[in-house]
Amino acid sequence: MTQKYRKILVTSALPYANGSIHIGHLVEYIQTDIWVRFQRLCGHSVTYICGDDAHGTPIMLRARKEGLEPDRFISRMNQEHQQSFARFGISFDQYYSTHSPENRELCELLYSRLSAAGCIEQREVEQFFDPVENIFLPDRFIRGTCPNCKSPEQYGDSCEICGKTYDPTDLINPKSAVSGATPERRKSPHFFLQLEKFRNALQSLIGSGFTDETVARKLAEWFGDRLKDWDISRDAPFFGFEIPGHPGKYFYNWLDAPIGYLAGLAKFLHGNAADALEFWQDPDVEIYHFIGKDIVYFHALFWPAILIASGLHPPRRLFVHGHLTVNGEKMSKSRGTFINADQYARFLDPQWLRYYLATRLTATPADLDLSFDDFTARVNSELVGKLANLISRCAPMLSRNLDGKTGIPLADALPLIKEIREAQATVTQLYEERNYAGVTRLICQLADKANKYVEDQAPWTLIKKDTEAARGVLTAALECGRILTLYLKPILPTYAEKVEACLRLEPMKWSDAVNSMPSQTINPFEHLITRIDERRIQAMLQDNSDAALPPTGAPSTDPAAAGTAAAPVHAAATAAIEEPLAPTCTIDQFAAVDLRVARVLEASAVTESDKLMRLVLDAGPLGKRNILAGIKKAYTAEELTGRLVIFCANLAPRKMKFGVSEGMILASGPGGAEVFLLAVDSKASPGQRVH
RNA sequence: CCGAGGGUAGCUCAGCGGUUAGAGCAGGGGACUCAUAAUCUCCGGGUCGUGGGUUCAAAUCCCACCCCUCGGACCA
Repeated sequence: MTQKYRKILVTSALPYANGSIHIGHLVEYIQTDIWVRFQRLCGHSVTYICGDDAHGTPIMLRARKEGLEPDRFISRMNQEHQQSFARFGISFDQYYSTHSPENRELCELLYSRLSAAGCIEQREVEQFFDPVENIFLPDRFIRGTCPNCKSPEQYGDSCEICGKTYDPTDLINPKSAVSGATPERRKSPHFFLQLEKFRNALQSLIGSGFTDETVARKLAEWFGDRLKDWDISRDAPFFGFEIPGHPGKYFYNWLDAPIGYLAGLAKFLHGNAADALEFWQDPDVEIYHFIGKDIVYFHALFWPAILIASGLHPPRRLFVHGHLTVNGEKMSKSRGTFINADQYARFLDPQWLRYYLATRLTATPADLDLSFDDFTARVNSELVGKLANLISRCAPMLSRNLDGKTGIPLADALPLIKEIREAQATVTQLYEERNYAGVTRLICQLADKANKYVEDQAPWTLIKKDTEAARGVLTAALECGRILTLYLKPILPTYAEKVEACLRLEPMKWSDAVNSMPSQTINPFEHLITRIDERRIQAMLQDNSDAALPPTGAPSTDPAAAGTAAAPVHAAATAAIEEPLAPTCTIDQFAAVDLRVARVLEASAVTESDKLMRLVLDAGPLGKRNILAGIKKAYTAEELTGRLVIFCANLAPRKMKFGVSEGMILASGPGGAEVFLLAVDSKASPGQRVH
């Protein structure tokens, strides 16, 4: 288990400060965070840097629309982003911004090195210019008629109708999407990075495991032709950094964005450009960028070229992930599957998403699907049913009957415990390779075995004959649960904390897998994690409000706080959940349900159950009916006896643990103590049908 | 049009040259009652996209075709 101490620098891509964080973004941050937490748990030094990509025309325009100065706008957005990330437990060491003095210094420094290296070329470019707004227009801000199929209102780069691509200057009757004015053509000098000069360096970089093979194959396509020069400048007015010595010229934000990784590092080091570069150049530091497959081009070509030209080394590896789809399709606002991070957190536990995404994440850049049915099934059956259940079935038994004292695992459990411990090598490798799907699969298999062990030993029976043997079984089971929780800790830090609290453990480290749990008195058991109620998902999907979240603590750049700041904001939403309207039914379908009035003749609580009441109903001509109803927490036997109720009389009888139930009483409410029986006016008589 | 990835049980996927193709979930039967109705057990369920080929042996390798996803082809 002795492994070399590693120094690792990790980044996630900088989200654009133009909008909120959505669950598509979260794939990357959760993927990165799991890896980062895993490495930290192993005792390695990890620096996790991120921040907002805060420059560019879209941001300038968006700020203008909101009547704010760009600085104000992006600082507000930065706060919002940090809060969203904190809710999902993303443990950045530094969350910063490309609009920062450190980044300006670094951009100017690297640009001067690029210039000195002779790989910047200046030449004239003709572009559309909006004479009303006084800005040069990016292609996507120009609309016009397609020169090919004549469809109106097409973007400046390609036609959505016929698929033809063209230059914005080819558009018939072009208009500015910003002001509606007819744009003029204007020429202005631009600066280009001559990428072709780095062909050999880039090819050898990519040929040496910079990305995984599928990405490398894709990249190989780019080398087929001459690598095109990259326009790194933009004309004023532009929200960004002015290029020194060239008034009215700004760095394109895709130049300063990756440099923003270095700026975040500088900020983290409480230093300047030189400190960041020194850290970056430390040959012992492993540098990894987690990115989406959409920005491979920038990170595999431009960014390494910038670094190499500046006399810096490229990062060690790029970890590329796919995009998120929801229920098999691209996220879409019209389909209601475009889900913001805060919207999710208002209704659902962030841990569920962390777990579910983990079960679907591998090292490949394949897209992954969030299917809500699968999401519910896996969280409920795996996370709650297997993993949490292993502890929740043992800890309370130990507390109730054996003074909560753990002992020594029973000898027959040792092979199982050994097997779980030995799995750590595989778990480690799977995490390292970012195969979290493999991690969760393996953990579930082990949890199955541990549950089977408990089942086979039946400590609830054993405890009557041999308390110490029962203690040994429960200790063994808890030990299994404890190690499995450790294995899950990078994915579920909050859950792991709860287990640690329950078992009275110090925060576990990766090396604690092999150390036995101390013999001691555990704390009273507390609920570890809630199962998913599908109604919450429905409620979330129907929530279109952009309502602000109640404050859950100040956004924090303190990594220790980041993990705990994710308060369970969804809890308050429970009471307000609305059930979605069921699909329209026909009159015949409605008539198929035979509802009858009945009088409760007898009522008695089922002692072995915490929910069920046994009722005998007088349904008039239909005779007596035995019904088991889940209303024990809401009504007493006395309240029920003699009252009239409505029940479904033609429901198929259902065999339940405590007998057959011959119908269902009608009531409203979410359940538990909040069940409200339908009342009937007193003149109604048992057996009457409800129409 | 080019490229990449995928098509294996109802669903999500593992297996990627070698015993009768697996898991979880869902469905059905049984057991148990410690647990957040959870757990354990048994059962049903697959011409491994289609057609060829290589091989003693193919879900696994090769070729062709079909279908899905993503990317590129213009800008970056």
